[in-house]
Amino acid sequence: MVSLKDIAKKCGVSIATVSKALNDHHDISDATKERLVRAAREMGYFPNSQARALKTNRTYNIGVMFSEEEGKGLSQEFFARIISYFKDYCDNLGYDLTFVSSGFGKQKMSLYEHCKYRNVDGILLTSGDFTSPDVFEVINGDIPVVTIDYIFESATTVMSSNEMGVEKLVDYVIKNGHTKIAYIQGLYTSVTKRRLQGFFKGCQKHGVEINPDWIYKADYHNLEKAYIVTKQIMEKDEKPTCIFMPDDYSALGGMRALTDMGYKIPEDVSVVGFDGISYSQLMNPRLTTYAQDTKTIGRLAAEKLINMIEQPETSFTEEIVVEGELYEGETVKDLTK
Amino acid sequence: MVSLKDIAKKCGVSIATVSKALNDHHDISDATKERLVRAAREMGYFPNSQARALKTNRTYNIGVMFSEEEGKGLSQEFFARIISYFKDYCDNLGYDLTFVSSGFGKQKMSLYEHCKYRNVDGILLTSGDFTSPDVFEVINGDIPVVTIDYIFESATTVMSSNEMGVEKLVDYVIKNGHTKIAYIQGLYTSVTKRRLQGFFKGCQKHGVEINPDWIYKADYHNLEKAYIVTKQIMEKDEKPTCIFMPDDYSALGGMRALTDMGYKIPEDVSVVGFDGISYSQLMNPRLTTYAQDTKTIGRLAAEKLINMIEQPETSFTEEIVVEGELYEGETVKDLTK
DNA sequence: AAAAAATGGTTTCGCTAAAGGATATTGCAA
DNA sequence: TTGCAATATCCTTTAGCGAAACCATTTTTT
Repeated sequence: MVSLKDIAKKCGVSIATVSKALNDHHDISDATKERLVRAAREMGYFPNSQARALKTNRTYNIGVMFSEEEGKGLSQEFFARIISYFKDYCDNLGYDLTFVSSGFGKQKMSLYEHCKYRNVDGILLTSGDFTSPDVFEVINGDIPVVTIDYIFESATTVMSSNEMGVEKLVDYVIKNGHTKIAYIQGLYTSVTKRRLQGFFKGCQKHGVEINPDWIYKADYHNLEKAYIVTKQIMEKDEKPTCIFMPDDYSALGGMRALTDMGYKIPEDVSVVGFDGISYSQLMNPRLTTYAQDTKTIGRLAAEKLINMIEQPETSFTEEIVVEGELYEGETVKDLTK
Repeated sequence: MVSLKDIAKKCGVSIATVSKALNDHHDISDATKERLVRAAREMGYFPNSQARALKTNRTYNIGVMFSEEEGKGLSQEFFARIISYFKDYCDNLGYDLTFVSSGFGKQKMSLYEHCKYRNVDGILLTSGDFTSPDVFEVINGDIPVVTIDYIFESATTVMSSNEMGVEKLVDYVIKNGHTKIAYIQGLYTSVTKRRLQGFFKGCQKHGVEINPDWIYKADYHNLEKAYIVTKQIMEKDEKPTCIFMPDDYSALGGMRALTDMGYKIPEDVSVVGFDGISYSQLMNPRLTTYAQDTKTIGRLAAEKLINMIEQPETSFTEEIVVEGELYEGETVKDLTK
């Protein structure tokens, strides 16, 4: 591997001069700069990121955490997309992405220890168990953190307009004549809370009564759970005409339950999801859902995190809300006709 | 950040001694070792991976490349799963995963330059354009490489038993009485070729005639393309009773085309996919397909790559074939009844 | 002659490999 | 048993890895 030293020797200048030339310092003549830059290129020089990091204490590396549970995390389209867009932005600015996790290596480092070991400049927390002590340690550490879809006092969060999203879905559903609406929520988090608020707000706005018996708890991205809960709902005496699912993936479970019970969608029961994963628009019938803008979420998360890294003094923790879009599918029946 | 120096000072020994104690060298007394290890823990010491890498020329970092095209790469369940399992294995051995890509940073490094810059110990090539010069450069470089689902002379490949997989599907379909079978293949690669061989072999085995007009070219993971090609197939005079899709995702496009044309699946036309993504078993009807064993593929890729890194002398390039499993869904009609 | 511009020398980041040195332990012939 | 070399044990010193910051020096410009 060719180093600054080699270039210096070949060109008869000092190492310091080469370093300056390649890093575009001002106190170097244009002539030498050009000569050295050319030599570097010809010799196939590439900086050694480790050496640079050691000296500057900046790795240009961002740690990304996502859930390691099977079927969650990366293989969940929503997060995969966000990370993908996040990466695009980082790529351009020369930041690399490294997966960080709990229990890393033979020493079984904690998440934070792992980050410290790799000296990441910043951390993105996507899916995963945000209530774990490991995450807590990271949040309280001194590395800039951005979270997706989970609110902490001391970290910046990027999330969809959950409240408004659900409200829009409620608007749509009520406009289609539904008044008996069941709501299945994901595990209780700040996000779930907001969505539920959106649900209440939407219903109240239109004077639709909310039946507390029809607010159910399930889980995110959990087919089986949605299946079971949906069955429970439809086994009661008074049945809703429309069911809100925690997310699109769960919706599949819920819909399967309905079909298994002999209900036709949307003729007998209407269904709405949340997320806008690609399959929701490919299935038959197409799912009515609120599509989260993963591209913007990913981009803003990267923008914000890099800003926190590069201009710590001008940045502050905040909640960034990204608007999504209502996808009008075929799973909500128009009862007004 | 506490360093070896700090520990050395506090404990009144040399830096080298601390290093040895923490790295379990033999020429250190048990007493001092224990004392130093404890001190390190108490002081919250963590090694600086950059400094270590600089000295040892080993980063314990593996570069992962996947396609950056929208909708491909990470957000494709098949690859996301493989990477996820690959990561699990690496985690345990203390290897980190860093995404590498072409056009990285302000200098727009090539893929190989990017890897060199980060000094990755090894590279995993998953999806992506394997025919690009950038990949070629990596393949010809001096960093160990493992590819998924693409064969190079000079790299180890881990892939499904494509030939046998398709053959099994053919067996199944023919057993169900089909003889007029159309086959849509993905873009031409060594993998496509093997699958096609499996198709031929399967048909010949059962004495089923292959109609060359029914071998179509499309693309992997491309709904629109599958949609169009499926329509073309069904617009001909002589129509097949069963269609092989390039992959499960494409199958969705193909099936949508069939439904749009008024065909019922499987009553009018049978369909089989390839991959075994989760949706394939959630959709209605469930897709008959060949499920690739992503867990084993990911694990073997990691095992092999790390072996190439740690024991370069005992490792050689090879093709590792992983068996999958036929999922009997509901998209193939039994014509024998 | 003073100021500005260009270049160089040296140290440092944190770590480890290799060689070197001090002390204790053993081997073994006298 | 004694004496002294051989050996083992444990630790220190030295020497970088590659890049960049800092300060010093030389050269050029005004």
